[in-house]
Amino acid sequence: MSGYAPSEAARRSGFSLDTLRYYEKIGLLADVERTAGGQRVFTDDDLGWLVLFRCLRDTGMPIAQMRRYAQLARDGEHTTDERHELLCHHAARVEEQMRLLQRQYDHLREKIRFYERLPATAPGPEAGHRHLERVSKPSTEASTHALNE
Amino acid sequence: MSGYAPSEAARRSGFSLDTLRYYEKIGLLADVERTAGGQRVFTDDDLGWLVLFRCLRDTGMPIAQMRRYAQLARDGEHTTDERHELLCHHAARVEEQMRLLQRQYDHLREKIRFYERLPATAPGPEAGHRHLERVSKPSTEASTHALNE
DNA sequence: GCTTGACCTGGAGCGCGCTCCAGGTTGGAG
DNA sequence: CTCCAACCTGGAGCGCGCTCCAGGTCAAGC
Repeated sequence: MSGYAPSEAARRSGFSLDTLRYYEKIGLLADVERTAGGQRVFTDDDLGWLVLFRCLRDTGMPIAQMRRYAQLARDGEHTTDERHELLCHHAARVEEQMRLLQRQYDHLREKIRFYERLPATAPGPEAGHRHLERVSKPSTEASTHALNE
Repeated sequence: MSGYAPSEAARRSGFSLDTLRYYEKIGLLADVERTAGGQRVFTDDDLGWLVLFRCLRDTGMPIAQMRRYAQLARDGEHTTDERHELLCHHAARVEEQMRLLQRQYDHLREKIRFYERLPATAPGPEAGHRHLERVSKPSTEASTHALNE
């Protein structure tokens, strides 16, 4: 049921072998079990941690903070409040991140629509979109979204 | 109307002075105007580009690709198809990114809810959540989300 | 017992995107 | 004319998160 070779743990978690070793080295994964000969054996619990790290990493948490969380969890049950707070703060940052990403995605879509309104490739001599993308002397990028202030 | 000092351009775009110089050096911003004495003068067009770069950067486009886009735009109107395609591919990657972020955010929320179902700090001797976060010998992280395969 | 591929360690290196620095120049205010 | 903050250049350095390497060990199959 539990006890995975490094390659198996890598395959299941999606992290590379080097990354697994690195995570152990810097104290994210602590005390991974070993065979008599010194080779790592990952448990289901380790894999659970890796799933969490993937989640936190994908949402942009810096490693230092993951370390802090992992350390708190190792310190015992009296740190649950702090762990909860840490995750909540992170969640708030993720929400902000999602809002920003959505906003910039909308800008990107607008820009794409600009290209889609162009009169197809090689429009002939009339070229009727000067006001949107001026190509006169040195002007190249005219989707001059109003800037702050 | 146009003609901004470096500090003003930095303030308006949100990029640092160093970043503005860097972007020019690597060919993102090409041929920024200069005073007789050699100091930069940014135009509204430059600021328009910077807004676009902010959008692309915030959505995770690597600088090499931004360079490519900028170069295409400088190459003239016959590159609009390629530019359009480049942005569309990028938009698709952004959509994937948003889906992933949302998924991992949901996981994070679930984890937070786990903490919120705990019987508050210092629950006394009964401690009734062993099955959710085993704290026996070496087990620390039990939200063992099923892994792939 | 031998082979072979997976694994071990410590430490160096890398790719990205800036960021900082030293040492010198510019240009507007007083 | 003087001052000083803002600007210039080329190049080095940095923080992050891995990634790679050399040189050696382990263990399962034949």
